[in-house]
This record gives sequence, C-alpha cells and structure tokens, in this order.
Amino acid sequence: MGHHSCCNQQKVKRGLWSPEEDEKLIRYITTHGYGCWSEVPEKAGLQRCGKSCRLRWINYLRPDIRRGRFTPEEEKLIISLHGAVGNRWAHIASHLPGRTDNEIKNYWNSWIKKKIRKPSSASSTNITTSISEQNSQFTNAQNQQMDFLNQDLATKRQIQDTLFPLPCPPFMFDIGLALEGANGNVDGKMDQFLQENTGLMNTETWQVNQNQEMIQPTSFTSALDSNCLPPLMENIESMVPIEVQSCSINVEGKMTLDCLQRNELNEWVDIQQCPNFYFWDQAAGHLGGHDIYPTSSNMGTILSSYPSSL
DNA sequence: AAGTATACCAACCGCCATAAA
DNA sequence: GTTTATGGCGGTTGGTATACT
Repeated sequence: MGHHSCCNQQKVKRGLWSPEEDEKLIRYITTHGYGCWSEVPEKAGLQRCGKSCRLRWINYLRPDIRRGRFTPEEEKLIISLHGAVGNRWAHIASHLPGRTDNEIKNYWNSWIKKKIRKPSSASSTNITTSISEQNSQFTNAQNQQMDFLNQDLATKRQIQDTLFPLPCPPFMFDIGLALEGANGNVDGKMDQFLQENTGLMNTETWQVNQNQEMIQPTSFTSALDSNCLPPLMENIESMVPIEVQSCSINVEGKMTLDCLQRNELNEWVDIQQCPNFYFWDQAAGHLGGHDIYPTSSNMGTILSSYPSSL
C-alpha cells in the first residue's frame, strides 16, 4: 500500500538531487531526448522514478530555464495574470518564458504571505475602504470566481449577487463579443454595444463627489436597475471584476476605463493607480498589450491589472 | 554563542485527463 | 466499454538557510 504507481519499484531515491544525478540526467536527455519519462531513469542509470526525472528536468535542468529574481515586469505580469485566472500556475508560467509554474507558485505564496502579514498600506482611499467594508464577508474571490465558471447561466446571476453585493454591481463584459463584426468601425460598435447593453454613452462618466458618493449617469443607473448588467456572463473565465467609473473611446478606437477593482486581498482599489489594461488575445492565447487597441481580429476579454504599488 | 522561529523553495503527493492496451 | 499507464497540474511538505532573541 501507499506507494505511488510510478514509484513502486524498490530502491527509488527521493529528496534533493545530487550533482552526479543531475549530470546523468542532463547527459541522457541531451543525447537521447525524452520520449517516455518512465523509461528515462533506467536508461540514464538513475535510481529515480520517471516522474521525479521529469520534474527535475522541467523545473531545473532544461537549458532554457530562467533563474534568479523576478524582474518588476515579470512581477506585474504575474500579479495581473493571477488576478485574471487565479492559481492556474502553469497557465501563468506560459506567459513568462523560462519560468516554471513551480517557481511562480513559490513566489506567489511567499509574496502573498508577506502581504497578509503586513496588510493594507496606504493605497486605499476612503472610497475603496468603505466599499471594502460593505463586502467584508467576501473572503475567497478566486475560488468563488472559479466556481462561477462551472455554473449554468441561470444561476450565475444569483451567484454574482452573492459575490458582489454592491450598491453598484461590477461591470464586466467580453469585449470580443462586444466588438464582433466591428470591421474597423470600432468606435461606433463599442458605442452601440454600450448603448444597447448598459444605456451608457461612451462619453458619459461616473464621478465621485466630495462625500465620496458615486454619481452615475441616469442612463447607467437605469441600466443597472433593469438588471441588464453584466450582459455577457457566459465568457467570464479570463475576467476580473471591475467597477467602471468612467469610460471613453478616442478617435483611434482606444478605450479608457477608470475603475475600481479588487486586489488580491479582495479590497477595492483605485485602478487609476495602475492604468494598464491588459487585453487577452483569445486567438493567439496570450496577452495582447497594456493598452487597448481594439481590432476586429484580436478582440478578447478585458483584463485589468493590479496597482503597481502593491 | 546558542537556541529558536521564520522564510524559502525543491520536491513530493494525490488527483485528473488522456491515451494505450 | 474497461483497465492501466503516463504526463500534467496544483496543493503541500520538510529540509536548509537566514533572521531573530
């Protein structure tokens, strides 16, 4: 009982790899490649299970591995992607060449521990704090967001209300669908989309008055009241909830959203501190860029990044 | 200086999806 | 259709280095 199926031979070694073992594995893989990991240990003369060899090679020995501290750019990307997809480490790692899921996971776990131990530095305004307090029962955004994926559409709205018990629900949409068939007329299509689904003109804005109350355009308020937001919840996978304060599209078709969103501690933060919006290119399967330059071919899901101050 | 607590991270474990038998 | 083998993934652990008292 007890032994893992791939390691049920006796005499398998475990624990840290010695330099000699590394050398054997490197020599074998570089000359023969790896067709089947379960055959590697025997052929390479190693007392390990195939799974252990695979892990060692992928996470440490393969030649294109990147080691050392994460750059600020890498950190930002990790934080953004984690905000979008949660603990899907392999997915996140696929956007950081040479980095492994294990490394990113380790980084995140130690990083998040630091943040929890030394919580909430100055970045919250009174506004975000008060909203955060209203939602203090919101304790596990990532898990709940992932659970959300598995629900049928009929119950999504209900779950959404549990997830985001705000006076103003977050505004989420799939810009790929929003701009479907835009064919260059991005500005007009987005305008139409916003008008149809939210009643919000793209030049209208939300504002915050001196009492830190949100002031909405009448059209947006009525859209919220009529329960039509968010309009396109089927494709929520790569989204993070944001609360739109203003929305505008300039003549080049570049959209700007000023928002609040949740950080990794589930606090609402002012996204203006980090104005980058990432754009998920669904066709290519990677992030498209920091600013939104909508084209009919690369439209995907809006992502937003966490403030760089975190 | 010595003992203890904490941080880090490589490696392991169990689960799952897929492919082969 | 069922069973078995394998690779991939995310959660977790435990050994070691570092910080703290």
